[in-house]
Amino acid sequence: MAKEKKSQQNTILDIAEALKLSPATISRALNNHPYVREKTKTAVLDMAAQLNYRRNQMASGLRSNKTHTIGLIVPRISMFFHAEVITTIQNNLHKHGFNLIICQSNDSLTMETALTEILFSSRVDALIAACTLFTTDFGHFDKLIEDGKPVIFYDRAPMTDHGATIIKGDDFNGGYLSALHLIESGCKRIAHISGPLTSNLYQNRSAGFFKAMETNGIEVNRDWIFHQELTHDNALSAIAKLFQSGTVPDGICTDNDSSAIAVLQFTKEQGIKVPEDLKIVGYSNDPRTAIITPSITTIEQFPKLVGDTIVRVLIDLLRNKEEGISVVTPPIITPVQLIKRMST
Amino acid sequence: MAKEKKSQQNTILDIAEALKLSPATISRALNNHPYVREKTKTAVLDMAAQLNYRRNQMASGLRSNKTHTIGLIVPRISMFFHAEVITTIQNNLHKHGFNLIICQSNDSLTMETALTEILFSSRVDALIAACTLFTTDFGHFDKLIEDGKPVIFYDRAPMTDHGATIIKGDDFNGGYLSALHLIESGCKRIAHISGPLTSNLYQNRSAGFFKAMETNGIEVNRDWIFHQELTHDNALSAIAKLFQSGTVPDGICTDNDSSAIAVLQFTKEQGIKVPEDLKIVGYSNDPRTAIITPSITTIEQFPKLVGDTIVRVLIDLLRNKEEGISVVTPPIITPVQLIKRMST
DNA sequence: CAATACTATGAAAACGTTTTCATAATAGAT
DNA sequence: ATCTATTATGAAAACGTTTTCATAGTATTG
Repeated sequence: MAKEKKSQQNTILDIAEALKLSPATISRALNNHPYVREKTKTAVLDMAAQLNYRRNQMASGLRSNKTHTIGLIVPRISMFFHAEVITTIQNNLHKHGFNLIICQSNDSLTMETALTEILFSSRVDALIAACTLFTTDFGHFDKLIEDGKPVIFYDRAPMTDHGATIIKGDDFNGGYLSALHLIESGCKRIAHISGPLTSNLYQNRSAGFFKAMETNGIEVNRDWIFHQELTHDNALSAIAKLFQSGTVPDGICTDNDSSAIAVLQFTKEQGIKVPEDLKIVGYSNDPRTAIITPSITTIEQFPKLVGDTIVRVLIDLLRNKEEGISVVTPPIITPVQLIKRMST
Repeated sequence: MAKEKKSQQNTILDIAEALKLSPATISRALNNHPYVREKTKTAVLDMAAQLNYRRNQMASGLRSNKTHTIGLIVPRISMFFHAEVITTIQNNLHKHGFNLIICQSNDSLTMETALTEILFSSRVDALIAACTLFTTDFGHFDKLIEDGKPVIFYDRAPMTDHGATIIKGDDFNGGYLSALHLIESGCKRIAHISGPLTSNLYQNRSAGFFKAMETNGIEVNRDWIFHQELTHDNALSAIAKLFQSGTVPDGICTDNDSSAIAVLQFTKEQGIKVPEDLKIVGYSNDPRTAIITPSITTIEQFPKLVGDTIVRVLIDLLRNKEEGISVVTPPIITPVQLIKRMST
């Protein structure tokens, strides 16, 4: 009479039984442990394949305290830059045998804190995060770090790593390049629609902007510098304000593409000619900037490169951790590039 | 001499010890088991909070065979429709205490199969999938279904549920509405750029298109019906072909917005006036259709509604499963709506 | 008041791995 | 040949829960 199997899934014990070996040896063989004969190893691997064995992640994780799962928190997956980064991260991690739990904070600090908590209690092996624009206190990530889990911040990162690795774009250069481009295109009266200064993203872009202005002896009109959440509506009200005074700008840097698009729409409604009367530069190379008329000059951030870098660093960190080495990786700055289009 | 604690994390045993109760009772209290006194329950909950207890998902999952994790497979998270659906799903699931593992198939059947396998072996409690356009055999999902895990297909779904629940947009109506709109706008020579007929998405949209044409006595020119992957380049070559023959169309339905945008770009290059010479309808209400000039008439698919529906159904399925009821939910069709813009 | 049903709890097994410890087998050194 | 070091394996404990089974206490019924 055949044995009644309750579960469909074959376990390590089934392999052990089939090969007349102990479960310990099977486990070792599957994990490529050095102290197991090549012959046994292949036998185990073959049998595992034959029995269609799949490791039970939960049992494995419970014992070894590893989940093979990485947590990711982004403000919004629908943002083009993040969507590209996520895709790259996922594809790469997949190759290394890791799962990815993707979470969205919707740019809410409360949500971000809650998600961090959830991911922590889900025992992710590491956390990758692009923070909220309003995250100035990074205390909610400490738990992970204290627990020895690698934490990588990208795009929106704290000023100082407190045990985390930082990978961010060259925002200073981005701000510099876009202002410089306007200056070189002959603009004299340049405005800047930037994001909240709570984020060093915009601190750096602003610094780059100022640097370009200063170096080229262009005066900065303080009323033309906006620091506000970079929404479509905010950009509209900013541009409206800019154009209701006597002297109007002839060039405008925006720190995201949605704002650039809003500005462009305003000019269409008001009959302002772009690029003749006003030149516009965006930020991020959102696909919309390429298809709008006129197409918008913007800053490319190379999301694929960012994603690749993140995974490379992460795998290194995990490997180092495995071997007891705990090196704090210095911040990595990824390049940016100006994409010239019809708006300038 | 104080006891040395190895792990930072408090477990159920710590609560048990603190309250002089057994771990069993703690577990029951935490899971809101009926056979535990209200007094004990609150005492446990209080102590849990005080000790900052977090359930170990892996231990819990190992024993109960539940992960509180849902798998999601989409072709591409960067597609606007999917990004919106995902966001909604995630926010809703989060409220119900579920994690979400988001995976991208990149519209590759091989990838989709691999991901399904991974999610299965990660023991997700359920799977939500928007399939590849080329998924005609849904066998790789059978494992999950046989294992009793709820499977929900949305957007791109098989014709017949084999134990899975289907939630999809009203594609027939979408195709019908867009063709009807062109007809009512006076178009006589209408082309259709549709997707591969391996997906019933496009079968249905085409059927709707034909219905509208037939009902209104407009003849269909078979050379003007394209079934191909809906990429930018494919759309360009299709429109080029349409405009190199003697009689040219005066209206064109496209089954996604990228194609509509490609068509619009072609018309700009060729000096064809939209909407005067050619009217264009897209599909999905991608944000780009609203900002391009002229803005493109398209079909709204209500991604938020789709996401809400998915989660509602999923929670129902899981609850039913809990109670041993196994009802197969009939397919759900979500509405679509024509958004009129400047291209028609 | 006895018999029964229900409520509330504890002891211990179970989930499927990994890992520690012990030990057998083999190889290398004397 | 004997001793030591290395390689290869097994037995059993451990991870932190949930769940089954047993049982004590309490309420309900006849």
